[in-house]
Amino acid sequence: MVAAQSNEVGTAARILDVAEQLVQVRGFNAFSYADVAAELKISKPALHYHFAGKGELGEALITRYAEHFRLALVDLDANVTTPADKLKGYAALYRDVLHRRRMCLCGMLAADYQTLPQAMQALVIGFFDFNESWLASVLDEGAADGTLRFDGPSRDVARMIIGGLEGAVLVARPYDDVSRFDAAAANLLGALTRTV
Amino acid sequence: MVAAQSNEVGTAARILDVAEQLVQVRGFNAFSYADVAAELKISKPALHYHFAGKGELGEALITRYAEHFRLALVDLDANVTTPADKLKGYAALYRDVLHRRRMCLCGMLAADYQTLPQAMQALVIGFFDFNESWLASVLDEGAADGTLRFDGPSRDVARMIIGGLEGAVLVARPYDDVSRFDAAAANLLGALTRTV
DNA sequence: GTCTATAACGAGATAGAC
DNA sequence: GTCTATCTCGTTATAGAC
Repeated sequence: MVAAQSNEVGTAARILDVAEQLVQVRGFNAFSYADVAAELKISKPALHYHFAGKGELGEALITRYAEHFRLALVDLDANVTTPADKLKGYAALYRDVLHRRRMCLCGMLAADYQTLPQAMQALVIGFFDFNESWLASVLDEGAADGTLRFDGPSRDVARMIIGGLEGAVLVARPYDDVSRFDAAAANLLGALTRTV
Repeated sequence: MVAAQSNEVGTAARILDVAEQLVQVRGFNAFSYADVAAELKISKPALHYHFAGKGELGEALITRYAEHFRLALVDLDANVTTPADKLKGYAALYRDVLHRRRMCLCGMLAADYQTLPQAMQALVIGFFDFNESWLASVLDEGAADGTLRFDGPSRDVARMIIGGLEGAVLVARPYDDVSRFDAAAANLLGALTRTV
């Protein structure tokens, strides 16, 4: 795991980069060690040295992705003021994924869910749980200061937002049309900020 | 294609039933002819007799699924009065899919999209286009009679609804929790009917 | 840490008999 | 329409050399 030189991107990280892209584009059951090895011009056993099996590689993918996502939310908390703008920033994370012609890693793995090893399933659930609690906090903040308006528990609205954005990416990607996502996301969040 | 007896469910239809369930649960790249053959206790070449290859089987799956969905919408148009109730009936179609622990066939295939043969891709797009135009009609009707309220083109709201429901199924399924879908769907449609 | 070689298995598909 | 037998290829994974 320790890089030979401090300024070098390790092999493990490069494997994760390639595998992540493949899973987000093709799904967990439609990529192989051979695909990753060919892309990096290394051999398949070299992959097994870094990640014992496809399941372990998948676990590492989710863990890293969730951490990157968490850092993006920390960044939003630190640099964005209003709850409404935090929601817009959150939606922009999904937009960026779609713009790179990918699905959210965990959205893709949610589709593949029934075929995943248990350890991966638990990590996917953990990703959604974390997103839900972050969104619920933002919604509570907006409800408290009156800048956001919604009925029912913030937790349910958070779940609608996650599903709505994951689905917007899911459906927009076949059309290769980011504006399709933008229209759906604007309508989704617009209902929360609409002046009544 | 003609059944030996008129009251018999043909082999082709039984193949489609099993394959449909497998795709909706596992995804297009995580089921095989062997899985279908084992379930029906027939041989793999018997499958190839009815559907030349996996791509052709996939095309038949989408065509039949889209037709069933279309008939369900015709039924809604015939038996449900208000636009708001038509939207509720539409959401119930997704709920039923989730209740059977499946994804929408075309939602799953949207995730698998980049790995599908071209003919299947076109059929998936066609499914979403048809849903969008049906929803837009319902929304226009509701806007005209004042029972539904939304900003912007009905087409964009229709896209939000499709993505929102597909995503609600996508995320709720790992939790095996239909109430998660219900909460998301109620929030999604509630914004359109909320009195302001 | 990376390689060549290979094992063990499952996939999609075909040939040809019945 | 369905079968047995078989082919070819891709997949995950391991053994053992360097």
